[in-house]
Amino acid sequence: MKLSEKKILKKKEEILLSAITIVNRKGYDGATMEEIAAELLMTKGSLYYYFKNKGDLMYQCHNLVLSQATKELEVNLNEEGTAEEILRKMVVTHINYAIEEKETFNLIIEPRQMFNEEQIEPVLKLRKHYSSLFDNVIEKGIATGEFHAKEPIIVRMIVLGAMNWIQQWYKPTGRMTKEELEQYFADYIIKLLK
Amino acid sequence: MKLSEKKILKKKEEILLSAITIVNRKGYDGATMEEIAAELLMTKGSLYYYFKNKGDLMYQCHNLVLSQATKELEVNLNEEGTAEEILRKMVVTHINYAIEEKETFNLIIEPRQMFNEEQIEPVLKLRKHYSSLFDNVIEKGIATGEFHAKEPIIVRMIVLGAMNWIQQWYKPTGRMTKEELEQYFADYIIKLLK
Amino acid sequence: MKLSEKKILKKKEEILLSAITIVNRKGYDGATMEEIAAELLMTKGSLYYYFKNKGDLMYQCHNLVLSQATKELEVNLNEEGTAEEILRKMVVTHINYAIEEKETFNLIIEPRQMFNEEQIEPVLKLRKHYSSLFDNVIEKGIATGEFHAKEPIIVRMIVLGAMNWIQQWYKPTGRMTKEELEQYFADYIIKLLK
Amino acid sequence: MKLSEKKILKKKEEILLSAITIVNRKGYDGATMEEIAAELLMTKGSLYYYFKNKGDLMYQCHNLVLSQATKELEVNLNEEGTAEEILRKMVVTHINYAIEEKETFNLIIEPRQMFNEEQIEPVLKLRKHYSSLFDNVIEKGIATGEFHAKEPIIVRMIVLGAMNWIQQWYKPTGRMTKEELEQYFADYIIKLLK
DNA sequence: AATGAATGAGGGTTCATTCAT
DNA sequence: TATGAATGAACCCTCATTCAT
Repeated sequence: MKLSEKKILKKKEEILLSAITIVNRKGYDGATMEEIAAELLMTKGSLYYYFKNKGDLMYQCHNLVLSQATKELEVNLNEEGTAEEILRKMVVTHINYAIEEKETFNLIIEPRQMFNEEQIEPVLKLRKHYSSLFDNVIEKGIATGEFHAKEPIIVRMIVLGAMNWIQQWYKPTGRMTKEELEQYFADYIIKLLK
Repeated sequence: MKLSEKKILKKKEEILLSAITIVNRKGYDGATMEEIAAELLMTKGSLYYYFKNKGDLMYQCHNLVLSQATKELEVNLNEEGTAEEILRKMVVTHINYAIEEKETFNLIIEPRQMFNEEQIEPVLKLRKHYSSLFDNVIEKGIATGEFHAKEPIIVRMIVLGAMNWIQQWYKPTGRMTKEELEQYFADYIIKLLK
Repeated sequence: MKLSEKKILKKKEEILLSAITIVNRKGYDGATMEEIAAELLMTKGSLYYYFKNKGDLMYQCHNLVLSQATKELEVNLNEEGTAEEILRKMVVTHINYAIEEKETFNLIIEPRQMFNEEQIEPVLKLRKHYSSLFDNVIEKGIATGEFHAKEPIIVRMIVLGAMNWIQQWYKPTGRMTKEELEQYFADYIIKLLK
Repeated sequence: MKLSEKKILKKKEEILLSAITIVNRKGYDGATMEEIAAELLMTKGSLYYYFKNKGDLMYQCHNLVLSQATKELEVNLNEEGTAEEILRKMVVTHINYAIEEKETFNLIIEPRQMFNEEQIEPVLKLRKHYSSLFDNVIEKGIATGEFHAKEPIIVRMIVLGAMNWIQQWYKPTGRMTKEELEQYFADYIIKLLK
């Protein structure tokens, strides 16, 4: 890769990070190209040098966040430990993303509404892969006898839904710390699987 | 109430139902006044005879759906039966709304992003009330010894989150029928509370 | 004239008075048919039974106020007294209208901008007639030797302009009472003519 | 100041001049953004690159004209000569604006009706300053003994009103030339002050 | 690689006007 | 006579997008 290409990639990421910030605050529709550019002391015209259009930028925001979360989850999965220990780590990872990256990590957003035809497939694939990591650990637990589940898929959906929902009501100033919350969630999730 | 007022109320509801359809399909931002009006063979100007502005209309869509769901839940709560029986009914009610009224029932939508200052308070109040109905049944079960929960609030959040999440992946053509799904969900939720 | 016609005329005047109030407060463009009707506990549709359209209503507002002022001025003119005494009375009359009926009496409003082709002629005629009443008294004074003026028309314009301007800065709570103001104005106007 | 800033300022002024033309012809309410843009062979969207909204543009039209007139008046004031000579020049300046810039120079327009809260204060300040320049010359004349006035403020108001009124009836094709008119007006105004 | 400037489509909103009842 | 309801044209404004420089 040439130096100039590297530079472009770096700039792209800068823009993405800025865009993610704005989108987390204002939502996909509420975020404007102008505002995203302003955050970086650029003009909106320049964004089009790096991204084809707004849809593309939004898509890559979602992708970046989701990919990062996926990577962390994969790290969790490959660490030593019982299925329960791994699952607990994954819960912490997911909840952190759900809280810190609100909108861009928001898996509830209807992709067919937000993204165009080319983008839908990769998004769905990524989401499916992300979900499957939870399936992995559940299956592993079942295999080792740690977990029991009549319908593991349903359990995974309950787990994901419950965790995504946190962003709706979590407040840093609330009664519980994030850590306590994660603890409780993990406990209940394990309970579902025992 | 005068006849004319009844008529206007009826028309308002007609519009709301139409708007709810559109919003469920396209989201709050994606829905246009023009499209909503067209669905009713009206012109968008006419909508302003019944609603102050788009924000007002969107707000009332959300309110209507949420109020209806609340009413059904309250009926469930007042019926005879054990806490478990009641909770199972409530789960069915909620899941039905989550699936059928996707966007307008979407409790995840950030109200501070979508609604204006006057609207936020009633929305939050309504949502809080809705959630509290689940608290009621959980507490009732704990009182009768049917349920056990160290942190009932957390359980309620897990329950709500899990159910709201369904709209994300449920497909009528899927492997399970809606009824089976409801059954499984209820089972797992009860398990959390035993 | 039939009774029903009389009734219509009476209602028309009611509407006009209401409209005049609104227009004085909000200006011709700022006044809406809805607001005018609301003041009378009517609906805007009803206004069209009495007036062809908004332009017509606005036109008649202006006409009514101007005609009333004209009548009062004519009364002044026909009273006994020296030209100076008459002119002083007319100044009082005019200033009262300028202050109390702000917008509708506003002779500065460009008629070609506000009124349509049919309306312009009568408006201009009325305004011209109104102005001529001041010419009358000035000429009368010149004839009796009370007044002197090289260009009586110019004087009349100065007089009218000065008086119309009052509405711009007059405040009921100001340093001078309306009566003092009228006194001073009259003094200076007489001075112009001596 | 950077070159780009200069350029933008120049364009802004171009737009303002165009807008002033339209407003003088159609009034503030009658002027549309579309028409203003069309005059410059632009699209209305482009206007929003230079002005926040229509209110802002209208406000700046008024401001520009009033500021220019103020500057000219100040030049008049600082020239050599007796108070009478200065006042005569000022009368000429004012009458020219009143005739040439009709609507935008129209000091009669009720600011509270036309402008928003932020704009009102500067407008009133500017108008007050403009008026005060006439006070200055009157006071100067009184100080030197050239003029006499029991209530100089009233005189100033008569003067301003009389001059603003001109735009109402002046026609280039009339009996008198603009110059004769200015001459007569000045004569009468001086007479008021002697 | 970035920008300034312009565009144009589209959306929300207002409001005078109409018309059946 | 009066109204309720609907219309549609006109307007302001936003914003993603383009393109010459």
